[in-house]
Amino acid sequence: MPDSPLSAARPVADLSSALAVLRENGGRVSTSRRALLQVLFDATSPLSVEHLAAQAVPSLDVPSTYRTLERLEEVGLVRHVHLGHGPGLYELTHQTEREYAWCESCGKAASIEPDRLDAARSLIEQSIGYRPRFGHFPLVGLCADCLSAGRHGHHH
Amino acid sequence: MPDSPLSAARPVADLSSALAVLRENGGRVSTSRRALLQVLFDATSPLSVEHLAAQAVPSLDVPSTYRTLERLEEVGLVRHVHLGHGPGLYELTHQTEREYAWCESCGKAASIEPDRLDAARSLIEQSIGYRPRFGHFPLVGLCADCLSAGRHGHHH
DNA sequence: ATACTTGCAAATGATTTGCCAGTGT
DNA sequence: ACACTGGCAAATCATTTGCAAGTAT
Repeated sequence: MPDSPLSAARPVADLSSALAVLRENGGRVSTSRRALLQVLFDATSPLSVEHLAAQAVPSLDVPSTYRTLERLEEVGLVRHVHLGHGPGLYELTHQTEREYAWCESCGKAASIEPDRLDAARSLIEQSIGYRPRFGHFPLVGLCADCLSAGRHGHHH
Repeated sequence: MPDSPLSAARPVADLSSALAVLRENGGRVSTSRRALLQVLFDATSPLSVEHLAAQAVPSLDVPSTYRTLERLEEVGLVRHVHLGHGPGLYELTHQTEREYAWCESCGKAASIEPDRLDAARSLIEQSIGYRPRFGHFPLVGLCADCLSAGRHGHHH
């Protein structure tokens, strides 16, 4: 899997700014790239390569989609997360680096509101020496529903 | 990948108690199982299937090792963690469920001291509604070394 | 015209499955 | 004996790589 942006995140507001960023970085604007970005702009949650390839252009195949997304990550337009065991999920970069929490019992994902984690983050850094970052791998645990239902199983 | 114990953790002190647990649960004691458990007892950190197969019995192959470890997980003797992108890593279960922190920049893993996380765990549960559990997937972030060196890259 | 992109086939790495021969109880 | 285990081949899933043909600039 292509892993992590090779440059800083470059959040943009719409398709044409995205294409501009792409061009500025020496990338070419093709039908597949335009379509892929459009699907990402329409999406409300991160999507798998399989899904993206299918939605963007019928003829677009999975290997090419990986390569294109890798390119879009390089220029900072796109990033991806690993929620549980499934395939990586891609999304546009956001102004504030988005972080996720994922329930290992039911598989439900939630995006964490930026500042909600600040206090805990410092506390953790002080106590164990690691500064948590849940952007590429999520914070894993049990969601409120599973907690109250006493579900502790593993999501498959 | 076989995922998560199908029954509660069953920590044991030595090889013969492990074999007893195995027998109690209808499992048979074979050379490979004894050897695999022995390697796990000697290990100081979680090991990959590839490594385990090689160490235990020269003739033991990888698929059989997956099946055996799956069986050992079912009876609660073994568990596995996913640190970053590599293969799953197996270890014996411990009295107190072990949790890990993993640095996404250098790949360094640390096991978290049981109570060190308590305060932060409650804080997180209150603020985002998820109770963190870093036993199967680790807490991911930047370790002290990478923080002070300003390394923010991704481990591959 | 040239370099970047894409489609398709094939390779890779991790893990799983089928099947039959071998062995613990 | 019988059911559980192990070895080996082959399948599956996610992702990567090679290469020749197609296209944006």
